[in-house]
Amino acid sequence: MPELPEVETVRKGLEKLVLKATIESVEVYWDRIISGPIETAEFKRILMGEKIMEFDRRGKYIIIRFNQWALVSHLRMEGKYEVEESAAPLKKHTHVVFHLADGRDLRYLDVRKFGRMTLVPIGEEFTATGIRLLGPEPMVETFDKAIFYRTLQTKKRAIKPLLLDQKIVAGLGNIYVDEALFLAKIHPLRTANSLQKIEVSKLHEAIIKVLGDAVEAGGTTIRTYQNALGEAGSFQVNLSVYGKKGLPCVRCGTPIEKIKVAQRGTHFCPMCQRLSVD
DNA sequence: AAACTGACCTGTCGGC
DNA sequence: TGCCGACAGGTCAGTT
Repeated sequence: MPELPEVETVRKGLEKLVLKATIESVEVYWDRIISGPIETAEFKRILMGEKIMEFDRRGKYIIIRFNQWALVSHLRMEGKYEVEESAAPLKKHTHVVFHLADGRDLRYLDVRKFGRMTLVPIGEEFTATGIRLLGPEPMVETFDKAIFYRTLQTKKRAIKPLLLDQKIVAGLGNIYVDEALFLAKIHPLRTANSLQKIEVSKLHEAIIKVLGDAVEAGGTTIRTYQNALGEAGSFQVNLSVYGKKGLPCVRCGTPIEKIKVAQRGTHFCPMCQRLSVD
């Protein structure tokens, strides 16, 4: 489900529902969800009695801080959290259950089992996990346009797979890359080093706008799940190209095309986003 | 070093 | 109806 805006929405939801809650015990039903040097038995033992002090986020990672420990959680494709009464029956695909002292559970569900959570001593959450490899957060204050331009100049790859690389800028995924490239009028197959300064500038602004607007709207839901945190979903972002194959471009009316780029479904307007000037 | 390729998983959808 | 391949919002290890 999640790119940065969806993860941020989940973070807010968790904060609202279970901040300051105390974990009484933990059940793990699929071992590989728990990753890193601390394995499952130790994971369960450590978290017993811990109080949730803070929900943070970096890129697509959620960071749950306790007093001495931090739990770094990545939802990958379909991970989600739910809060339920402990008595409620477990749904299919429930892999980790945190029993809270107040009679509720915080539950982690993940159909494809791609998600991971890693427990680290507090202070090591930015260094002992994949977070250490992340590029800047996509905000005006943190995402430097000149550095972005210089980085792109050194890369020969197509721009789309490059933007999916979290080392360049953190938080974009398949939906918002397509949306940002559309907004900046750049074809997904353009090589990074072929982009003019003005184009990189537009792309930089588009990335910040697309993700910022989506955070404000509470994320996007493509497939519909019910009950999951972060999918309160009264408002949704308006997507321009993602999932719009064959529909008229909102700018020029030309049918949106879908191609495959770096193994990923890729949507664009063939009129607004030209590969070459002809 | 940069850049592809499969692997990790389960469910759904479209075509024959 | 049933089967079978393609596809799904993401990384990561292994290879050229």
